[in-house]
Amino acid sequence: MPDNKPAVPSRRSDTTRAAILDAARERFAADGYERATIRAIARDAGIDPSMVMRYYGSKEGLFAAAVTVDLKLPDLGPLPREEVGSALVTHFLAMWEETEVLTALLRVGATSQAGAERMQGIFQDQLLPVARQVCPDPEQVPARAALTATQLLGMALARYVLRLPPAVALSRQEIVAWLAPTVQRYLTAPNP
Amino acid sequence: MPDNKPAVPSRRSDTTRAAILDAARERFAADGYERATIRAIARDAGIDPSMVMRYYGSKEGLFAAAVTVDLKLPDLGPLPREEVGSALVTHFLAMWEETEVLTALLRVGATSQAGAERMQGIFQDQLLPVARQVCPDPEQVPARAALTATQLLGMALARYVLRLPPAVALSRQEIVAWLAPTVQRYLTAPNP
DNA sequence: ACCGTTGGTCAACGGGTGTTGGCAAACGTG
DNA sequence: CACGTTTGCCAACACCCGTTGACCAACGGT
Repeated sequence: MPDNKPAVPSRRSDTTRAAILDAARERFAADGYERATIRAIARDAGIDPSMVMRYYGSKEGLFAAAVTVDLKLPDLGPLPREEVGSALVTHFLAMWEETEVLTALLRVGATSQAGAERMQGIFQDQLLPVARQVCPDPEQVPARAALTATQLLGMALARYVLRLPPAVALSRQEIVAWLAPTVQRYLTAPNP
Repeated sequence: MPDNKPAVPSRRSDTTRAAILDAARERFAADGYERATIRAIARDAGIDPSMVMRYYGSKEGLFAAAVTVDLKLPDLGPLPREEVGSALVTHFLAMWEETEVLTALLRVGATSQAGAERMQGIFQDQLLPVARQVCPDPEQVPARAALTATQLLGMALARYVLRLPPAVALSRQEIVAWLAPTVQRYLTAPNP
């Protein structure tokens, strides 16, 4: 046995594994869960479909391994209250444009129950804590975080998935300028 | 030939055709395009899968026939300017909850290119004209309508497709109270 | 009462899918 | 060098899909 520690075995096949994950992310983002076939992913990665099964067990296992999301949400604590909206929107836009994982997740979340549950988990584990930092009333944190999610996900849906032309045409600055006050209000404004 | 006019032939099979369309809408809304199989739809409708082919030609033809969307958007002309936001949000919520077609369309729009184009068409043909009625600057109508779409679709996504628990828990009145000012601002407020 | 038209079923085809097991080669230690 | 392990390919399985064509039964106008 080369290393007694099971952590990070550093196998010789790591490059292949990574190629599979890359191809899987791309296909899941472009085609959604059903249309992204293991055969196509293997072809993109330049290996045999059976390798995918050996390394990731099943198509579901591959999806779980390929689509892991860390939103890297910033710490809103030290920020002035009136800047949390624009900070969040700016960060979200950057994340959506620098990785295709989020598009893949949204596509799959819209079609399969398992995908929807995955998004619920991300919402709960990553967005809720941030909302807790800036929400005045702890009781209202879930509702306000959910409202924030509707606006952020709605923009992602229109711009990166449906590709509504006017939503694509907007510049990042315009989007921040329009959405930041909305998010700001959902998180910090008193009840309407 | 019973009637010389080809319009509304009123065939004997109309009840079967309607049953197929009903089952198709339900399956497309619940499962998305790929997982909604013709066989399952036919089983729901209580007939043979081949009938679906005879009446609608193909799976795509069935989808086109089953998912036709008329948002029935109200005429915003006579309305006071400050009420257009709440009128739109209220109307959208009612539409989403009274028919499953919109959920089906959103699910399919998120997965297939054809579905996305269908939604683009609905946006352009149905939402844009309404926005034109209330937007101050004609130049900005597409952008403002798109912003409105992001918020409305985002709520539909979170509430009816992803089913984020806090989004489901919100009452209709709460949703209107929170979203109406957002939509109002996107459509009528001066540039930020 | 005939007979073309329509509504409906049945069985099958061709193709693509996820998944499996066997086998050959390359590798990395003893 | 020898040998267990890893990496990879190949061929196949079982299943489900959309789609097709042959066939039967009920209708309805003349």
